[in-house]
Amino acid sequence: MLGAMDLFDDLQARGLIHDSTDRTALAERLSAGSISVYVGFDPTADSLHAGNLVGQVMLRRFQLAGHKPFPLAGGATGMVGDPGGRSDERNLLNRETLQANLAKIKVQLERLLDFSPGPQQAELVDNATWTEPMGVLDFLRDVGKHMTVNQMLAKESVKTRIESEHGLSFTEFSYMLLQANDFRHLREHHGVEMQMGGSDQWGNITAGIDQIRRRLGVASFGLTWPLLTRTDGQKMGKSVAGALWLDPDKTSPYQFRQYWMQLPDEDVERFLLQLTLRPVAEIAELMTEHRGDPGKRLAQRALAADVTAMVHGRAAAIAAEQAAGVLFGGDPLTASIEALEVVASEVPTTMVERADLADLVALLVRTGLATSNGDARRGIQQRGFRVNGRQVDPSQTAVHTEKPLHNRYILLRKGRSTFHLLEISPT
RNA sequence: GGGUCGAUGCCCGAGUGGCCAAAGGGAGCAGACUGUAAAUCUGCCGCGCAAGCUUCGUAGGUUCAAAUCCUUCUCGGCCCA
Repeated sequence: MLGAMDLFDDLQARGLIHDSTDRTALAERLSAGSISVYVGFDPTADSLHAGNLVGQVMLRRFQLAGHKPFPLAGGATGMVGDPGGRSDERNLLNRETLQANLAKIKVQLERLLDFSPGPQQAELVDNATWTEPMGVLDFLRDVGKHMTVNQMLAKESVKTRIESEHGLSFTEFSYMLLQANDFRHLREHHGVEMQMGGSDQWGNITAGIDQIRRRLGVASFGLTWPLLTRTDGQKMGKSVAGALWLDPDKTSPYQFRQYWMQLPDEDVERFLLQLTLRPVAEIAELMTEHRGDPGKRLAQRALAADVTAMVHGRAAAIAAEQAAGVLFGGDPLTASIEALEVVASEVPTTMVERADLADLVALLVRTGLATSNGDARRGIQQRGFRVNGRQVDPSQTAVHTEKPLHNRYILLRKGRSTFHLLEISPT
């Protein structure tokens, strides 16, 4: 466990500090004793995604170092939409959707942190609780009065949007004020001295610091981490299928784990540092070992194991690993029934009748492995499919030449890493 | 409101009466090589087993034949008011 003294250095070593208010002052404050710190998460979707993970882990790091984390759910800010990081106006979510999103996200925010009673107990807050009751005039007089438009216009996120063809609505323009007010509220009523966020949040954070200084006459701290990027240009946490969600119903633990497993070598060290709680020295050792034999993917394995366990729990992480072991390991023909059952729970599975096995093309379309009959035929022609681990010969039209595994399962594979399991109904 | 230019497949973009299911690039998919990575090379990339069918903003029209010509409408850029 990390002592308070080392936290700042540790963050620095992990490359987690992009911007911060006066570093020496911050480092001193952190070592002086426990501090309360918050990170906000807006309910823009019905689940958090991999991009939100750094923030959650950051709070955890602070908690482990003896500080008190405040995950904040943006029940109010989610109503408005942050103009940062996008070129066009956001569509407003209706209240029902927002409430549903909020409920799900709150559950996810509770996963990584320790909420058991104690001085470092995490506290989940929702900015709707203090923003909703505030009247327009209160808002204008109390919050708006302490911020000049000049200052707001100077913020990067506002500037880019004003220059864009879509413009910027007053609603989104006001977002910064709401966030600034959040910080002030938390400072005033919960003693939260520090706010953190991705580097795109810097403007909003400093707006809060200003707000606090003007209204409460005290200083506070801000810290941003660099946005996680992938060297291959792909958006972090976006797979081909879409976002990498933390909700197991939207992205299964198996798929989740696969994302990290398949990361390019160039990214894996950075991700280990920024996303896992492994000590820096241990990661350095691991990387040396990894470079000795990169084919073993030791670093990816470690990353995938840690992050999956963090989000989905130890048991789910192990199941996902076992499933991958069957799929990418040896011959599926030798897999045990138990192992196959794990696979069935992790990989998309379709129930079929024995008679369906006569038409391979139809099955490929039905399982989604091919988009059309023609696509399926082309794939077969190009030897892109495997049944139970054996490449499908272009002349083959049926599956039933293969013996079902344990008389029950047929494993379809497209290319390198796309699988689908057929379960033959017992009737 | 007037004028003008434009709208092509997932994206960009060529095509200005037949040789066009439509060049080229990107993305994507597969194969080879590998390490569940990257790079590279190869193939595929509207639907259909095929005959063929449906596509080039929309709706009509001219023609043996239209993405290409004419008209309507919708949307977008630019210029003028």
